Amino acid sequence: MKLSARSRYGARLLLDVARHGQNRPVHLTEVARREELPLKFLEQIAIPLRQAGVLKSVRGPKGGYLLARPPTEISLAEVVRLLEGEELIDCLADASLCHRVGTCPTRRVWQEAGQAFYDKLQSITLADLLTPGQGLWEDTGDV
Amino acid sequence: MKLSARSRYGARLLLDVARHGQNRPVHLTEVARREELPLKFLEQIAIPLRQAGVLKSVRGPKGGYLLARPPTEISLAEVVRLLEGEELIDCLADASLCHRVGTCPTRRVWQEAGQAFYDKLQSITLADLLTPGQGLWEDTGDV
DNA sequence: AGCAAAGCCTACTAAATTAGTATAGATAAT
DNA sequence: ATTATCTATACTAATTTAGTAGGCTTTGCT
Ligand code: FES
Ligand code: FES
Repeated sequence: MKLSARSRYGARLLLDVARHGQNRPVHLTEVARREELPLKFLEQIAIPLRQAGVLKSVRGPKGGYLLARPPTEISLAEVVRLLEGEELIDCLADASLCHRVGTCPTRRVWQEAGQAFYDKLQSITLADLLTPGQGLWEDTGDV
Repeated sequence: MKLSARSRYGARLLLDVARHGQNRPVHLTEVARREELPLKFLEQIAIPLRQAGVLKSVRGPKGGYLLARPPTEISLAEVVRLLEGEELIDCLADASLCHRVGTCPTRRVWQEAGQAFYDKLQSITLADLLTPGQGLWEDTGDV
């Protein structure tokens, strides 16, 4: 139960592209340098994000990546869903993992906890992270 | 980002003990048989649960495990925290994983999403799982 | 007393997942 | 043409998770 590096790096990648890609494509070499992340790994992470229409790519020299949508339209939930495997709980994907699956009362608990996790991420967009200190999601109070 | 088998099995273990341990200790051999889980794995899972005061053990023949507290006092959050590693997000535990950690805006997002996950589990107790259909936690509506 | 049934504990092994690398190819600006 | 960039697949290494093994401890029973 650990958030993978893919998701963590993916969020930072998008944020970096959002910050520097206003007027020109941002190439991954830049991102790798600024964020101190391995280029080849970033390349892998960028692909599903592009395929899903979160990033948009420009090939060739002076190419790079841009956000495919405004940052207000990109939720962290979408990002994490693309980069983690879809399902957080094994037995929800593969019923054979639990005997008498129809009656297992824990099933629903896991389902709901995972939902709560994604609901939280759904409420946070890239835009919220670009303007720290005035974000909409700072109102929860807890640390 | 997968809930581990330890947590899934641990919840089923506790539930089984809650169901069958009203008047006598439940031994793990029974649980392993009823739940179709590996005995030796259950033994490992039971230990931290006992050390944390969730289970209580009786040694010797006719021994086994009992709940150390009423099921209304055992939240799933406590169980999962004991069985998963404590921290869901690596960079919250080890700041060196992210450069300029003080300014990384994603940090807080992960923190809050993890919090939402555990908050949900905190609101569900073993007792809720023992009486399916009349549980307090069914009111969220979503599937 | 002594046996057997349980839990207790540590160490080990195997499987699966994650993290990261390598290599080859496609596209387009210069 | 050359070169910078993305694209795609395949591979390897590291780490984590899942599960096993073996021996020790406690205690009820005869
Ligand atoms: S269905 Fe998931 S543990 Fe039973
Ligand atoms: S502090 Fe976690 S990704 Fe930057």
